[in-house]
Amino acid sequence: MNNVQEESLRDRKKNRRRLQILEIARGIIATKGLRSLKVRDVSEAAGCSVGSVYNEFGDFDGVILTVNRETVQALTARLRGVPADDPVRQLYGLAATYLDFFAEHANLLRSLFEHRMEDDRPYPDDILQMVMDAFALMHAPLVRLLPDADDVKIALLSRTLFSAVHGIISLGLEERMVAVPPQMLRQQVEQFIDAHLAGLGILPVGARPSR
Amino acid sequence: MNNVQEESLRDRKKNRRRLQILEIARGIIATKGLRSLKVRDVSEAAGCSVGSVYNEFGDFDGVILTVNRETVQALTARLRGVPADDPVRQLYGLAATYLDFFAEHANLLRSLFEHRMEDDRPYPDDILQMVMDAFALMHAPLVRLLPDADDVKIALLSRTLFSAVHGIISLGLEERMVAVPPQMLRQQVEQFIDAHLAGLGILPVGARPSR
DNA sequence: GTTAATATTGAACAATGTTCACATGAGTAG
DNA sequence: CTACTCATGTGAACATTGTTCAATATTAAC
Repeated sequence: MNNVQEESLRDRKKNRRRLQILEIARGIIATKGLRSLKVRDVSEAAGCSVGSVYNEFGDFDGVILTVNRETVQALTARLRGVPADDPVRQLYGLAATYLDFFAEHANLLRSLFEHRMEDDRPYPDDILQMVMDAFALMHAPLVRLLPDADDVKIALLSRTLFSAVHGIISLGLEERMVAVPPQMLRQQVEQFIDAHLAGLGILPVGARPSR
Repeated sequence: MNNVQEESLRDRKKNRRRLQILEIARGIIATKGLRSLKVRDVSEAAGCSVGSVYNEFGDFDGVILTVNRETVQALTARLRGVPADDPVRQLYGLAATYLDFFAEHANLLRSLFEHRMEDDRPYPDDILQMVMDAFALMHAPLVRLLPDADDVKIALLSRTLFSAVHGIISLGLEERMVAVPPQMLRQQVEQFIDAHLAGLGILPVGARPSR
């Protein structure tokens, strides 16, 4: 089984189309929301038939889920780019980066968190796992800040703290509700983390002795 | 204009049907999720035609929004039932009650927070206002705990804190994700509030001097 | 170039939201 | 009680949108 062969013409066309469909679907979700995503709109914009979309993604949920998968991947990449020099600053940075990413891609994030499968089909495990992994990115800095704590507890704390930040941001950016001004939201998130770290017995970054 | 007249037969039938439709829709959402709600299922279960549903609610979103409105009303009633004797206990109670209510009516809460309107029609203001009012229920106890703080800041803090609790609970109960065991979730929420109150300079309930 | 394998098409189908001309039945006047 | 009026209910027809699949076109293999 020699799979090292160069990409065939077919594969190249297939790949290009696949990327094109995803790009178009992502654009529609991002600008007009998940509920405005229609198969025919996508296929027409991609210059192919509806059947091709189904050949490539199985069903329409497949398109949405692939977009969602890429959203959480992009989010994770951004979060991984947060400097890990100082653990407290890293926690602030993770929250601020999540806020920025959410503000830039609100509808994509909503698609990730709000999309439900038809009937009782399960949501793909790999996406769920990636979301959990992203939310676990607070684990490392928390371990450094609470060296004596149980690792399992830190894992739970990481998820809880990130979930809390998610709640503040997702409702704060909910334009349906009386939206909090972005700058004020940023400040609210900061104050929130401030208070919570203080409650955990961690000094704020300004007051901590430098290494 | 004498509107004090007794209810006509017509009105009684209309009201009964309206309630019946809502009850059926709520049941479907609660048990099978918003995405499984279909006009024909509702009208057949209610023993009427699809047209009647439209006469009564304008469009199908009208049914969903009415169910959502009643959900937030029920939630608010439950939250208002939390004893206001001790402000710290009240905060714990609000969070615990929210957790219980969410666990009991997960799909109804998801319908409330995740439903999006078609096109760009706005979400009804009164529902948004009721949600905000519910989230403002932490305001009173926080005022008692932080008597020197600015009232506007407390209002923001109330929303932020409740949003954080909402995030922890809604993701914690997300059966799509690796669900946190309910009992552990309860504990997590408590510890979260503990830490946060401590960070705000408020002593936990056990350590506070009783009046 | 011929053939086999594969991908693409788009018309037809299925599921579901929405409308509306007509039928029904409750109120009302005589 | 009957006849008339009009709000209300009806459900077939329509509109939109997801899905399928037999026919067609394209690529790969020889």
